[in-house]
Amino acid sequence: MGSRGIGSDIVFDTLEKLSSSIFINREVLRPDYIPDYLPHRQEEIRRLTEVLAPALRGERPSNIFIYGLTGTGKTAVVKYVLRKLQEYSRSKGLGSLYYAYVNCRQEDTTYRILTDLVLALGGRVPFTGLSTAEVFSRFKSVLERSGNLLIAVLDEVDFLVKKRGDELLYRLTRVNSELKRGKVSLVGITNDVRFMETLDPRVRSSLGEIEMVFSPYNADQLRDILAERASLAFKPSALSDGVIDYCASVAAREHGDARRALDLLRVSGEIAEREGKEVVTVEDVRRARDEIERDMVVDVVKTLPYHGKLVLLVIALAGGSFESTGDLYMKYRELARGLGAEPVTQRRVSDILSELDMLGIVTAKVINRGRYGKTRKVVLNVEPKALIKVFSNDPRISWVFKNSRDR
DNA sequence: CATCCACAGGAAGATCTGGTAG
DNA sequence: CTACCAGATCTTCCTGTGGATG
Repeated sequence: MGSRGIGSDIVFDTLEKLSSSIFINREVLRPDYIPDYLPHRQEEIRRLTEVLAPALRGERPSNIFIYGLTGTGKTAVVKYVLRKLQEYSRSKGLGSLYYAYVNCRQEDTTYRILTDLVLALGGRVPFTGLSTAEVFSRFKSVLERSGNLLIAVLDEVDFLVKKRGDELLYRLTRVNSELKRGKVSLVGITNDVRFMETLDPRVRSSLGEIEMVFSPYNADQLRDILAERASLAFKPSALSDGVIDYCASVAAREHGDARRALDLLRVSGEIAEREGKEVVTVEDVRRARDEIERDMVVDVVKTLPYHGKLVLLVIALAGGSFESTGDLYMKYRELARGLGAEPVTQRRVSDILSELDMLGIVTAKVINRGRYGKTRKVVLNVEPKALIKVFSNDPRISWVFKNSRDR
C-alpha cells in the first residue's frame, strides 16, 4: 500500500475490493445464463424433448407454440433442451443439429430474422442492402443445398407479428412443401395470451401443431430457484436471512417473474460488494429495486427519438399523468415550441405513447368517456423526479432547466 | 336507444440515412 | 459510379368505436 505510482494504487485497491467479498460467480445470476438444473420445470423439459426428438433422426418435429408470462422459464427451457439435444447428437455421432434462436423483440425486422436463420445454417448474408425477397431465397437455397433440418426458435413472436404481420411466419411454414430436401421446424414463444387469435388461421393451425403453457412460479417455487442459483453465485453465508425470501416475494407479487427475482438478487449483491461489505442485507435488496428502476429509465430515455423524449418529459413535468391524449398533446406542443422544435402530429404522438407503453415506462390505457369521447389515460410508471433528473443530463434539453433557474 | 365525442389506430407514403451489388 | 434496398421517423388521410347523454 505504498504511495508511489498513484495510478496503480487506485487500481490495486479497487481490484482488492472487487475481487472477493460476496460473489463466487455472478454470471449465473444473469438473465441469459442457462443453469444445469431448472427447478419446477422438469415436466416441461421432458415434454419438449419428446416433441423435438425426431430431429435427431433428421425428421421434422411438429411446430410448437409456447405460451407463458415473462420470467416463467420458457426461453431457458427451450435453450436448455436444444443444447442437450445437440450434445447428445454429437456424442452419439449423429451429426450436427441446426437450430437458430432469434429474439423477435431485438431482431425486429423480417430481414434480420432471416439473416439469423441463414447464419445458423452456416450461410452468409450482408447485414443490409439486399431486398428481403433476396435474403429469403438465399435462406431457401442454403437449406436446400445442405438438406438440413433447421429448428427455428422465434422468441417473443408477437412482436414480429405486431410490427410486420404474419407474412414471414406463413412463408416459413410453407418452406417445407416448397423444398425437396431442407426442412424447418418452428418454435414460437410468446407471453401474449391472445396472440394466437390475431393470427391468420392458416398460420395458427400450422404453428400450433403442439402447444405448451408455462404457468407462473409462486413464491415457494421462486425461493427454490433463487436458493439453487444463489448457492452457485454467492459465497457461503454471504446472504443474510430473509434476502432470498424478500426477493422471491417481490417477484411473486409481479406475476412470478423469475428473471426479475434473479436480477434483484444480482444487483443486491453488487451493491453490497461495491461497498466492501461481506453480507447482503434486505436493505440492499430495497436499494437494488431503486437502482434497477433507474437503470431502466436511463436505458429507455437514451434510445428514444427526440420527440419521444419530449413526450416523456411533458408527462414527467405534469406530475406523471394525463387524463387524455388531447391534453398531453397541447402541453407537448408548448414544450416543443419553447425548445424551438417543430412539433410532430398528434398521430405520431399516439404512436410514441404506444412505444412508451410497450417499454413499460408508461401505462397508456384506452378508456371510453362516452359522450366525451375515447382517449388514452396516461400514467408514468416511474418517479417523475427521477426522469427529470435523467433529462437534465441531456444536452438538447437540459438548458431549459438551467434557463428557468437563472430567471 | 340513437347519437356523437375525441380520440384510437390502420394504410400508404414521404424523406432521410446508411448500406449492397455489380 | 448507378440502381436499388431497408429502417426509422414522421405525415396525411382515413375508418372505427364504447358508452354518457339528450
